[in-house]
Amino acid sequence: MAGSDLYTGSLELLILKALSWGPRHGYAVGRWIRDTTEEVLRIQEGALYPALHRLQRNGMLREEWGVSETGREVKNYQLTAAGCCRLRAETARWHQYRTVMETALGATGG
Amino acid sequence: MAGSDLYTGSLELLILKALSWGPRHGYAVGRWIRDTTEEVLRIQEGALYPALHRLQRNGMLREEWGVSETGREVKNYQLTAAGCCRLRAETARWHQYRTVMETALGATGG
DNA sequence: GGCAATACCTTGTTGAATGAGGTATTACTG
DNA sequence: CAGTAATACCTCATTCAACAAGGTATTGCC
Repeated sequence: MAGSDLYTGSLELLILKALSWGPRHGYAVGRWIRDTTEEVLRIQEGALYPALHRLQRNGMLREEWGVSETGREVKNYQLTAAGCCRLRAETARWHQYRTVMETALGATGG
Repeated sequence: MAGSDLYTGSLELLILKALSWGPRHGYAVGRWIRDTTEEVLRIQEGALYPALHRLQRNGMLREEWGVSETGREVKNYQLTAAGCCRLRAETARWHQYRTVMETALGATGG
């Protein structure tokens, strides 16, 4: 592991969350994650783009070409209804996971 | 995913933590995780034993045969100095990860 | 002109976890 | 006493997310 590695399975949640305020293009999703985590999580492009394609293939995202603020052609991703649903489910899963991990790490024997 | 799936990479931390109060045998490690997480995390034996062997191979654990309370021969695992160190590091990593995830999930746009 | 940042992509490889199989012993229950 | 569950260990094949490292092209800056 290389220090800032992901816990495998948590990237999907981050991507869905990044898109929860409206469409964003892939690169911006990566930037959002990097920025909101203050550089702690830097998503490799080799993880980011395949994940986006996967989510789209599974009907969680819809893609449409658009133009960025800088005038460049970009592929914008948008949550579908199923994507919203998945975001809620994954968020709940994270919270539950976090809770039991805290319990385990806070345990004093047993 | 099957509901109680692990975020890949977090099992190691759970195992190290399970052994932080003294030697335990493999099966007991799995039981401890299942119990302290109230059945939320049920570690597959196909994940548990290879993980123990891996940790041992990397010098995090020392193994020695012993006898359980029930009189059965068991393989007890014990943290090495390096294992204690790793436990601290992995715990810190988890806390940092948790913090940035909470920040991201609690973000209100951006 | 050159370099960084933006914006997209693919391919090969790794390796943790899943799923399913196996052995053997101990303890309970009808 | 047969059958089953729990204990306690193991391995193997498979999967698939992430890593690492490569690529293209455009925009903006010094």
